[in-house]
Amino acid sequence: MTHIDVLNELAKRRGFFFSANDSYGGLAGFYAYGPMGAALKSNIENSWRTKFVIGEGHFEISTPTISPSPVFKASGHLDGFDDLLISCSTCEISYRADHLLESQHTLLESPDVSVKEFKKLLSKYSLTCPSCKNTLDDSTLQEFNLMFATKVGPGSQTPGYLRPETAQGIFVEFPRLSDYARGKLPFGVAQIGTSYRNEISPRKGLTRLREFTQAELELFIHPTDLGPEINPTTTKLPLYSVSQQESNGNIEFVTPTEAIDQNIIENRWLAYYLELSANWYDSIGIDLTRFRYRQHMPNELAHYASDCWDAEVEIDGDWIEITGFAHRGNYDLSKHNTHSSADFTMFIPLDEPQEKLQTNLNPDMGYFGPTFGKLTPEILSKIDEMASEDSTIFDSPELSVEIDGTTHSILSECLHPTTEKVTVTGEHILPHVIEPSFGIDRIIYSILAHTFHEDIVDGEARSLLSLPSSISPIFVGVFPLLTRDDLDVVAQDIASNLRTSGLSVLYDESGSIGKRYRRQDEVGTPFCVTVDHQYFEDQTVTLRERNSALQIRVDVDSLSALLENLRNGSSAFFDL
RNA sequence: GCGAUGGUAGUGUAGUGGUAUCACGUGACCUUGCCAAGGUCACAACCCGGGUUCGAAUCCCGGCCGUCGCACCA
Repeated sequence: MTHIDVLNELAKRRGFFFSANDSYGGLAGFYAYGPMGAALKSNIENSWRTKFVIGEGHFEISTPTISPSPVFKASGHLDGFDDLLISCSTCEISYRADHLLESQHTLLESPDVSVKEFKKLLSKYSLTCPSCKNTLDDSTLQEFNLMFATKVGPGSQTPGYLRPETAQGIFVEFPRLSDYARGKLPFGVAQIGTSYRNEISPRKGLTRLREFTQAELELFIHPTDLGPEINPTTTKLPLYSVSQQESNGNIEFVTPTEAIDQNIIENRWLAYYLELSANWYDSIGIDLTRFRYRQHMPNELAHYASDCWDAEVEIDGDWIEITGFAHRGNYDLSKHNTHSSADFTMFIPLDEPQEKLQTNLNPDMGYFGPTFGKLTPEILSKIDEMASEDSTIFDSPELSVEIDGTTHSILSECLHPTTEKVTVTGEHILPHVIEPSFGIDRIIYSILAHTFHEDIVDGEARSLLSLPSSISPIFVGVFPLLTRDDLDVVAQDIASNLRTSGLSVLYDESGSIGKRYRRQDEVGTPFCVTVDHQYFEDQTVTLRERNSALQIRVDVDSLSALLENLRNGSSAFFDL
């Protein structure tokens, strides 16, 4: 068995995670977290919240997992849903059908059609397999389903979709959120929740799920905001940039300020979050020596992103993506601004109000309406644009305006331009978005893989999870050394007291004392308290630290305060 | 989705056309004076459906799930 097999076995046996619905044969891509996993997940989410929401002064919201189809039409996800895969019947390699049609027949628009309609197209335009050069006439077509669809309401035809990312919930509610931020940039909005993707092939346990948990932060910034000044630190980020990937394949270790100065990372906000996140990963047990930030190659950038870095961890020789840091520009807000009736812009006041000359065209609508029909508004706004660049255009008797490749002639006498002085106090802008998007399930898996160890204590093998005490499912185990002489009564009493202090406590009196330590080592419990006979002489108990298996004696009265300090990090065991 | 391969107590395994091996585990009791000790007893499994057969967990077919490779991953 490999290391990772041992870990998966442990996860099943001790209640971290396991395939869901197993009683009914299971369903690929859906996992359940057991008692240990659910506690760990909750602790990790809280740690993220403390760092990225509270620590950064951002807002957290919670939006529905189901939204109506226009939302995803706007976001571009619905078009992804319509993609067709075409498989060559000879060599069995699959391609995106629309991409193939575009490249082999230089069609500009990707045909957004069903399987049936595409088959008709196929009889008109023949395609050849790029790999084996055979014709694709009798190849199989299949829809590439990505989003889970549902119908909303009884007998309703209103289609809805389960969100493929939590981000859209933030973008859709942006008009209210910007009001809530009182119109000031930058501001950040976060959401922790489940997202759904109907993956073709879920694999490798928690690393590709069909229902998964994301912790996403959308930082809304002014388009000209290049990011904060970054305090020089000694933190070296392991960067794997596009140029490194193309050349020697080595990771560079540079500080955030060096990365900016050397133009490895263009946007300072991205560098800022890469550093903040590296510190967080370290605090929750990711091994930073098996970690890198990899920049997306130009051809793998998402449709919305101008730059993207993935945090990746090494597990059994594979690099697993655990977070994406994307510069989404104004893609999402501009799409929703266009598709919805709401206003997704923000009004940003200028430092100083400016006097500006504004031209009013005062068009003769008796001429424009009958002559240009529906094109009128577009033509007028184009003239407006031209006039703002060149105020002399009305001097000639005719104006030429080009709309969609057609040139229209306009009689100048039908316009009666006037100019007036207006005071401009600000402008409407679409903010840009910096998005760190964390995959919580993959992070959980990575932490378990990176903290799992097998070592020897007193000549006996043991397995342990060296989880940071801030996220351990159980914080302290409490045991009686023996189940007699009232040791168990005292131990139960201590356990109950510690619980009232809000600590996660496990009481165990089964088996030998050594076995109980091993049980807790295996689920990452950082401390164990054992009550022995010396308690009756001086009211002290032993406190054992997990990784070292070392013990000290502690006064029962100070136990709960001491453990709380160990948990929140204000004390360290080895200083005691 | 395609190809290969597998599915036996909670976990890991042995094995077979006639209901199943072993270990760990879990529980109870005894024991136990600090790192998976010992004893007794108990708990607990052939992925699902169909076919062949007197009889299927075993053979055949289909499905589901796992692993690996290919493809896909907005």
